[in-house]
Amino acid sequence: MADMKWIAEQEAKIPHDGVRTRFAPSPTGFMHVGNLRTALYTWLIARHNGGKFLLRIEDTDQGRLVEGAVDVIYRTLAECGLDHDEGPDVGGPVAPYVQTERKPFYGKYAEWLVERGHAYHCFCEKTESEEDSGDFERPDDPCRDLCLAEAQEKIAAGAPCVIRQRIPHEGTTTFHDERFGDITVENKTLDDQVLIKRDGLPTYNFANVIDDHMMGITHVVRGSEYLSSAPKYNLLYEGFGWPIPKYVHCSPVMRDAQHKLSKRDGDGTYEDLRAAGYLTEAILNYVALLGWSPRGEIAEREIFSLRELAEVFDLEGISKSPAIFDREKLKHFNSEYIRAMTPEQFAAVAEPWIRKAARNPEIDATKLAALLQQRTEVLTEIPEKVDFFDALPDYDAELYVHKKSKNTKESALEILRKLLPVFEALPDWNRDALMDSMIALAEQMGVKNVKVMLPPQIALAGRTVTPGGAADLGALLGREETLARIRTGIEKLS
RNA sequence: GGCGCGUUGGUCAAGCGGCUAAGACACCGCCCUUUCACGGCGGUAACACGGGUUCGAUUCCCGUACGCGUCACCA
Repeated sequence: MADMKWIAEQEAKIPHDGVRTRFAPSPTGFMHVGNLRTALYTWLIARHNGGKFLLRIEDTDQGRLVEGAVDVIYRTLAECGLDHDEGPDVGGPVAPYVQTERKPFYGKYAEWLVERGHAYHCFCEKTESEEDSGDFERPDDPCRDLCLAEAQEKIAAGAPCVIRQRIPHEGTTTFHDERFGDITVENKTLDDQVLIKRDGLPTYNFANVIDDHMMGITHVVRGSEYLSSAPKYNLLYEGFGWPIPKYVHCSPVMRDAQHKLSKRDGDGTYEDLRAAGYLTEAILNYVALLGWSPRGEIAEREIFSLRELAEVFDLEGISKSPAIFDREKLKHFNSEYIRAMTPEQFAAVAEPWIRKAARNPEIDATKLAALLQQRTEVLTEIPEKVDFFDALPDYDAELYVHKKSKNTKESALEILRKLLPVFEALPDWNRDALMDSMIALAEQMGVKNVKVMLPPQIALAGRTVTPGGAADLGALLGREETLARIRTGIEKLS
């Protein structure tokens, strides 16, 4: 017999103090963007309502555990600022928060369900996935009609078995999703899913119902792939006589129109994106808007901090259709966040990247960062932008030919020759002094500033596209190196 | 194949019976400018299709097409 006393004790523990949501990943892989978004939405619903956000680890599939996967989950949530109020590491009123540690619970509830006729023991051989067999018909399960006494006899004899949910053959079941509304299906399209596996552990679908109930979860947020199993959840809740939580199904994040984004796509995980030079805040902001959008007064707004999102987030804004992950748009958010940083903040995050290519300590990384801030979309672009500081690349004299400034190799040579003594004579070596001297020369020669400023820029960098202009580069390189590079330019052009 | 869900520019999307159908990214052009960027201004580009309902459909209903999901002792 089911232990009603124990069950009553569990019921008494369930918190009823407002909104409670949970992020329930299985530690079988990494935090790809879709997972992160689900975690974010789940967290936002809790925070928006002043509720609690819990973390639960769903490790009932012993065959798919991945070493270190739990740590990735903790680290990612922490880095993103998605703090949880209850979880395996911080404990809570309905511990434990790891499903394998909850193993004894599921069996008791399953027994209870069996006694009430909503589930039954099944002694059939294990059925493998039908996959592409094309045959989706499942024959009637003979065990479904076994009486309880017969079943218990078999169990006593040591026959291995699973526990299946008994779903009525007649009638329909309707469930309500906060975004998709009411969805009704015919019960005959539902199968008697396994609740407790042969190894004694619960299936995902059963463990979810039990845990969500025991933990007092009010909003079940999950991917839309669970939409079609929701009716079976309702039947389970009804079988137990439990209140049904609010369902919030989220459509998937896609790689393209046909494929969901997965870790196989390279850059599909949070960690990949970080390594690829994206800021956490930008990733979160972008991901939030991928499948949710603000409406009304703030419909046109795109930049939101996590705190601001918690204020304005609502279920209504969640999109019902899949969204394709667009790297270009993420890049845009990243550059927005970079430009919104203070120069000090940017210098701090940019310096490691600057030093990957500009190792010479003589080069002032802070000043270089200031030049880079408006020109950087993704941090990984930085090294290639600054690699010429350490060593002047061998370049082609043709680079000096520039139509817009009307420069030819000859004019460039003339300018460099005139500029060399001017620079040599500068009493103070700084950006403004360099700038003023070049403007003065342009005026003296009666040409546009750009005509004078381009040749030294190329001479200093050995390329045409640089962060900042000649004055900026000269100031960073210092007097000796600048003069040396200009002499090199003169030689190349002579 | 059954069942379910989805479908507004290349992408993210607003719209919730009456609009010249927002905005953003990307793209193109112009301006600014010592290159490149940044910034400013402007431009190209969409309601999947067919029936209804209605004085009027992007919006409501029904089909069709296409896509996705699901039909595991995986989650």
